[in-house]
Amino acid sequence: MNTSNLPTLDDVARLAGVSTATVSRCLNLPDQVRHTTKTRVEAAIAELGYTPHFGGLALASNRTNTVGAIIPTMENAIFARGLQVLQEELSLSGITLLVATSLYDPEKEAKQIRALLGRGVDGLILIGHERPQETYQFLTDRRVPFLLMWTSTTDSPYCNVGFDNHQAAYDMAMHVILRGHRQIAMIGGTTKGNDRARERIKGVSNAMKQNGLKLQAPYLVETEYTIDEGRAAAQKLLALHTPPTAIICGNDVQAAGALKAAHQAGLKVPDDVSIVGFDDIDLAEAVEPGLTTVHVPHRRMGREAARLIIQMARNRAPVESIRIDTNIVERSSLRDIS
Amino acid sequence: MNTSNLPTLDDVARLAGVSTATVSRCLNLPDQVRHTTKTRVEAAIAELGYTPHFGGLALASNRTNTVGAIIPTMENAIFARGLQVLQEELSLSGITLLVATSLYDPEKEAKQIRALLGRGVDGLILIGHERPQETYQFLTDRRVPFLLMWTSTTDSPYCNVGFDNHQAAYDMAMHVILRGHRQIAMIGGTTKGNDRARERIKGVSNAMKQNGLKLQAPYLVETEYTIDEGRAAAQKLLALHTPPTAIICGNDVQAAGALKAAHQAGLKVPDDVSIVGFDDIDLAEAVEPGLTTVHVPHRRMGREAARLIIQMARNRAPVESIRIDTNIVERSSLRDIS
DNA sequence: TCAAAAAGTGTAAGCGCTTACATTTTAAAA
DNA sequence: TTTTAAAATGTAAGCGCTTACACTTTTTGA
Repeated sequence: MNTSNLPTLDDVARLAGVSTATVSRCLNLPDQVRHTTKTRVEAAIAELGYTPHFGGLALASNRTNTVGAIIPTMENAIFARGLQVLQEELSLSGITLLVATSLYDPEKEAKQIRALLGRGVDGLILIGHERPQETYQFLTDRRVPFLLMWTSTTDSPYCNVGFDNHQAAYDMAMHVILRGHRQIAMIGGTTKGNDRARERIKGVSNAMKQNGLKLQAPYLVETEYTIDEGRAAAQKLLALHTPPTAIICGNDVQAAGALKAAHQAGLKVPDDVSIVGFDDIDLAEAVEPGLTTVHVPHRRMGREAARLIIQMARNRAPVESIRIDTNIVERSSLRDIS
Repeated sequence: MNTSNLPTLDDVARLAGVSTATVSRCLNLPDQVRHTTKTRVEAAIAELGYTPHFGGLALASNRTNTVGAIIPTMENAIFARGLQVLQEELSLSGITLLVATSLYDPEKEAKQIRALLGRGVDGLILIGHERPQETYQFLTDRRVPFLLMWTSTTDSPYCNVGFDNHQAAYDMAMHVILRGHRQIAMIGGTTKGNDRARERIKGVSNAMKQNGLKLQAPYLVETEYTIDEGRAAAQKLLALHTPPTAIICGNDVQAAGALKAAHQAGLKVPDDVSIVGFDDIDLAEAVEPGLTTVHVPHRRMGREAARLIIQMARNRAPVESIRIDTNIVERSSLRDIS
C-alpha cells in the first residue's frame, strides 16, 4: 500500500502471486495470459477493489482515454444537448469527456486548450472554425487531433462535423420571402469571435439580396443570445415607423424574447408580425405560438463527432469532414403575407 | 524531448541551465527561488511552450487539481447553470471540473463515481442525498471528500449545499392557497431515485393537508421533467369534470408544458387556470404569461459549492453544510380566486 | 572582516504503470 | 521419449514530476 492507501498494481500482483507485468497484461492484453492466472488476478483485483491509478497510467502509456471539449458556455441549451450525446457516445468507448468553457473569448479558449492538453487529452473538440491562426498553429505543432463542431465549411482545412450555418439561414430567409414578406428584419447574435452568428446573418442577407431586398440598420441588429436582449431588440424594431412584418432571429432564445416583445406591445404573432428562430431547442416548442425554426440534428452531430474524434485519436490521421443537413420545422409563428 | 515530443521539465531545466528541482519550484513555490533564476526559467518555459505533464504531476504529488461532478443530465438548464458557475469558480483556483452524467440512475452514478475516482479526482460533487447505502460506504471507505448539491437536509449526515425542496414547495403551496385556491393539482417530477422531486411533492401535500385539503389522484400526477409530458399531464387535468383552478408544477419545464396545454384547450392563464413553476430558469420568463415560480439562487449555490469542496479537498476534513434560501418570484401566471 | 544563519540550488529517490527483453513453462513435432 | 517452437510469465528500465536532504551561495550581525 502507498500513502493514499489505495491498492496498487503491486498489491494486486503480490496477492495473486504474480508479477506486476502479468497484472498489467490481464488488464490490457487479456488474451496473452493463461486462463487460470487471469482468474486469480481478477479475484485479487476484486478483493482489493483495485482501480488503476490514472497518473501512473497516463505517464507510462502516454494516453489518457480522455477527450476535451471547449464550448462557449454551458448555460446554453444548444451546446448542452450536443455535448450530452457526445459524452454518452464517448463513454461507450471508455473515453471520458472533459468540458471547459471559453465564454466566446478566443484568448480564454487558447488558455483552455493549453489546460486540457496539460491534462493529456487524446483529442480536442472545438466549436466553430474562427480562431486566431496561432491557435491552429499551436494545435498542429503539438499534433493534437482536433475536430470542429457546429460548423461545416469548406473554407477550413480542418476536420469539422456540423451544418452549414450560412445555407440554413439562407434557406430560412428564402422561406420567409416566399411567404410574401418584404419588410424583413434580423436579430442576429453577436458576431465577434462567433462565425456561426456571422454566417447566419450573411445567409439571410444574401437571400434577401437575391430578391432585391437589403438587410441593413435599423432592420439588422446584433445582440447577445439571451431572451432579454432579444426582447429589447424586437421592441425597438416593432416601434419603428415602418415595423418589419417578419423578424428572423439568430437563435430560438432571441426569438422567444422577440415573441415576448410582441406580446408586450399588444401585437399578435403571427397575425401582426411573424417571428422565426434557429436551432429548434425545446424552448421553440414551449412558447406560444410555437416557433417556426431551423431544426438542427444535435444528437446526430454529437454521435458523429464522437466517432470521428475516436478515429482521429486512434489513427493519428485526419478523417473526412461530415456535413449534417438541417431543415425548417413549421410551427405557427410565421404566416403568409398576401 | 520524449516520444510525444512535448517539452518536459527536463528540457526546460537544460535550456535555463538549472536543475529540474528548481524549475519545479518556480512553478509550485515561486518565492523560494531567486528572482534572476526565475526570470531565466520563465523565459525557457515560454520559449519551449512548456506545460506540465498531467500524469507525471498526478503521480508525483498524488493530487490532480480536479473535482468531479455527477449530474443527472446536461440536457437540463437547471443543472447547466449551477455547473457553469461551479466550473468558473473552481477554475479561479486552478481546478478543473470533470462532469459525468447518471441519467437519474443510481447504478450509473455508482459507476461514474468509480470512473471519476479512477481519474484521481480530489473531490466529488453529487446531486441530491438519495442513493444506495453502499455508495456512501464506498465513498467514506475511500476517504473521498464529497459534497451533495441541490438539496439541504438535516436527514443526511453528509455535507450539502442547497435549498430545502420541501420547504420551498410548501411555501409555494401556501402562497397558492392564500390566494384563495382550493382545487389545487400538482404535476410533480418522477420520484424514482429523485429526492428533490419527492420532497417538492411532499411539501405541497403537507401545506394542503394543513389547510384541510388533500393532494391525491387524479389531482396528483408524476411525469418526466419535459415540456411534452407536462403538457400531456395538464391536458388530462384540465379535461377533468372539476378541473383544478391552480396547477403547481415540479419545475418550470413542466409548467411551460402546462401553459401550452391551457392555450391548446382555449383557456387563459391565469384567468381560467393558474399555473406555477419551480426553479426560475430563463424559460420561466420567456413564456407568456411569465411564470410565478420558486426562485433558486443557482449562481450562489455554485459558488458556495466550489468554496466548500476546495476546502474539503485541502483539509481532508468535513465542513459545515450550507442552506440557501429560495423565494417566490411573482410574474403573472397566478391569480386570486375570489 | 568573518562566522553563523538564511536563502537558493542540486542530487536522487520514488510515485504506479507499461513494455521490451529475458526467462521459464507448456505444447507440438519428431 | 527428446527436440523445438510457442506461449506465458518475470525482470527491470523508464515515463515526467515532486521533494527530502545535501550542498553552495548570499546575507546578516558583531
